Amino acid sequence: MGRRRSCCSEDGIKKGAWTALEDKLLISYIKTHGVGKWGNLPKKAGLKRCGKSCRLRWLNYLRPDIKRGNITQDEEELIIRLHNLLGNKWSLIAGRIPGRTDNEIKNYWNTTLAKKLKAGSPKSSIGNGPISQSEEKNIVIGPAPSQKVQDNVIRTKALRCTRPTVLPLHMFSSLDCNNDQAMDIQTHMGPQIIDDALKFSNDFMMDFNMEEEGEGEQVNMGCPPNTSFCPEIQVENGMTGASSLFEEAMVIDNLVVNGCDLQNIGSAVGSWSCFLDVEEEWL
DNA sequence: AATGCTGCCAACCGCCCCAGC
DNA sequence: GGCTGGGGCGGTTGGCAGCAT
Repeated sequence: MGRRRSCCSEDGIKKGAWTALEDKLLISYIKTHGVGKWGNLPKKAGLKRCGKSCRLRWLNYLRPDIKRGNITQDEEELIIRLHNLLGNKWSLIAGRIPGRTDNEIKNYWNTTLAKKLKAGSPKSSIGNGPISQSEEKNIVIGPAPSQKVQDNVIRTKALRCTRPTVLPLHMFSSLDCNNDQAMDIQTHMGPQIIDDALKFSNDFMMDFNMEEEGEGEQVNMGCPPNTSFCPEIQVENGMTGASSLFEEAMVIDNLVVNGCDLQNIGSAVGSWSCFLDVEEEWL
């Protein structure tokens, strides 16, 4: 059985660079009818293109909110950090950078940043350092402004992130916790929680393996507003489900993670829950 | 001026996911 | 549960512009 024929391989379907007239037809149609139904769009719009091609042209080039021009230094740093965090999830990265498309970021990475980082530019260490204030402004907890506020802005397929992963024992060292504290967790919560943590963490690593070593990245999400703790947590990407494990962990007293006192962690659950439970899709 | 090389980027391709049936 | 089609994504390609020789 051969491969399914591409929709763009049909007879009479034009390929290659778009003409000004085609652009005009596409814009005109979308202005009138809105986006979506890409399969029928070419016929209705009078275009000899496949729907996918129309969609791509619109998303990557014709949308009015696309920012043209060079990638700024801030954007570049943000791309590098997001790439450290997400890997080649260009659409997700693009979702955090208003006005830039996944294609543009992907191209920029492949042609410019990958070489820069390979050449050992100082920027290559960005992923290891603390998040700057300007970056914190850009890495938004919750739906990106462009996704939530403006309907006409690109909506990438954001993955829901409802369950931070509690690290298993062998990973607590990466959180600057000593083993005594880890053992305290086991004492407080029983061995089952550790098993669960291991399982979740392993699943997480399977799903989100960005590093060669398979250790994933710690995600410094910063402090939720109005909370008194600031743990580095691992965020499970693309999974739905209860945050029960995380909430159970919240009962631990006097656990210090990365120098942050979690004594008041219970009071913070409410604040965390604002994004643990929210049904909005966000990174 | 002609030619070759390099980098950029728009567009294509193939695969995957998911909703609808 | 299986099938199908639409939509979305990441990887790759090919054309073009700019630069060097």
